[in-house]
Amino acid sequence: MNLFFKALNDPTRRAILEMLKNGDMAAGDIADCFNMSKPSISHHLDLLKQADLVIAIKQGQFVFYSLNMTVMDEIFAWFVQFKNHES
Amino acid sequence: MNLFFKALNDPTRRAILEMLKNGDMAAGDIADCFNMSKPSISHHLDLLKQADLVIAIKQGQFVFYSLNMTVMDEIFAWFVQFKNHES
DNA sequence: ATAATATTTAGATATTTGTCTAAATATATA
DNA sequence: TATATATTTAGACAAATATCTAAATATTAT
Repeated sequence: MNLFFKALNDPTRRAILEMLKNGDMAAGDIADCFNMSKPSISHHLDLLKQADLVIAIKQGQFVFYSLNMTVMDEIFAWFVQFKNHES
Repeated sequence: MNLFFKALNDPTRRAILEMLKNGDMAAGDIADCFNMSKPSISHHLDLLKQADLVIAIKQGQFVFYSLNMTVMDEIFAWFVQFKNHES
């Protein structure tokens, strides 16, 4: 839960998630979409991985990142408790 | 969007939101639920207010805080775009 | 084996964040 | 008016964060 909100609390990381909606991408290709060094993007990807929001699969010299939506269900449950609240 | 995720990226602030589900509370009563100084809680409440997650209404010397769920709809939409993603 | 490419790790640094105490402001009460 | 209560503001400080460059690791190709 902590890692989830921490991971989402950065515009670059949220942008990465939105990009991955359209399909898996190699780390370098992700980095090319941002005006930021590769190590910085690598670090962001690591945080997303720690939060279980992405999965990394190494294929040869490339590392492909893809969305992992299984965590979203847990988060949805957290939000729904507020949705059901009557103010 | 930035303010929303920033506000949620702290366990104390998430706990405050959950407490407010059960009804409005004065700032001091909220602070009494935490092992933390009143100014610190005041600061957390300010961030929640900036994110439009709570509303503050002054009544005499008290300030009552209550949930503001209107923002949640926007956030839900953000999450749903991932829900609909087929991995 | 050497060189090139892809990615991560390590270390440094400036900024942001969470917390505190002390002081300020606002309201209520004696 | 003076005092007590409720809350916020101001300023300080340690810890966390985002970023960078340089170096390390791993893989592929010549």
